[in-house]
Amino acid sequence: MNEKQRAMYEARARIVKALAHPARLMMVDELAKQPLCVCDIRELVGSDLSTVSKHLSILKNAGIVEDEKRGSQVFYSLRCPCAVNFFSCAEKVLKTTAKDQMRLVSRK
Amino acid sequence: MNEKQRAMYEARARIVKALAHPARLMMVDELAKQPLCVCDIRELVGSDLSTVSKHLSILKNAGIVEDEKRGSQVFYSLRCPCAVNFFSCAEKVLKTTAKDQMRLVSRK
DNA sequence: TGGTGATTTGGTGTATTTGCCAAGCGTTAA
DNA sequence: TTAACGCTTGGCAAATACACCAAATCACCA
Repeated sequence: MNEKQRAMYEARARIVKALAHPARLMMVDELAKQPLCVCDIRELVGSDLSTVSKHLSILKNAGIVEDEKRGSQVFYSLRCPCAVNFFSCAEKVLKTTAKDQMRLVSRK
Repeated sequence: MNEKQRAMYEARARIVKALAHPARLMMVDELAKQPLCVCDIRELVGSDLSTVSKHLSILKNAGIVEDEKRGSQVFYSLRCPCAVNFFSCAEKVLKTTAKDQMRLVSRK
């Protein structure tokens, strides 16, 4: 386990960590469909504007989204569409867990 | 934004959060190759044994890995191989960021 | 039964994350 | 220029995550 490897896992973890919040996952999900301005995103997640802005800056610093000023508004868009892949795997894990629990229950 | 959707994003976030740590990412990476006992994993990541055990229990509670007792040892294995997909996307994000920075530098 | 190795659990101090409020800042409209 | 709008930033309290130590558990063997 050398230094280089450790740095690589830390870099990856920074990205995963940036996604590790329900509001941020929702934002990524919505931005996968189309770019949105902060006020739109704010309506979708329904939190305080400053909270939304901070979530977006976390995603931006991780390199997951990018921003673009248009007049007085700021539009955010997904920089790496593959971020949606996270969902499909998370979904699989959830399904597997659900199945296992179902099995436990029905065996009773 | 209804209750059901919110619950879904929270469930997904729990899984992503379980992966959001360099040591846990490394464990998943190694477990993707083969099941390993706690002591093996401990050597790979090089932390305190109790720390490793707690990381593993986080992954287990999230449904990402499962454990199996063999004598006095406990072997962990990956329950959803797709967890490795997280890496490829994280890698893509990192590469995109690196490219953008490279472009910035060379334009100067 | 007592001891040893393998792992988990409890407890504690510290660091990080989160959400909200208030203040700041750039852009557009009057 | 002043006001309004859209967004970001600073600051703070509460919640959560982390790593380590010590103690407990559990399987196995002498």
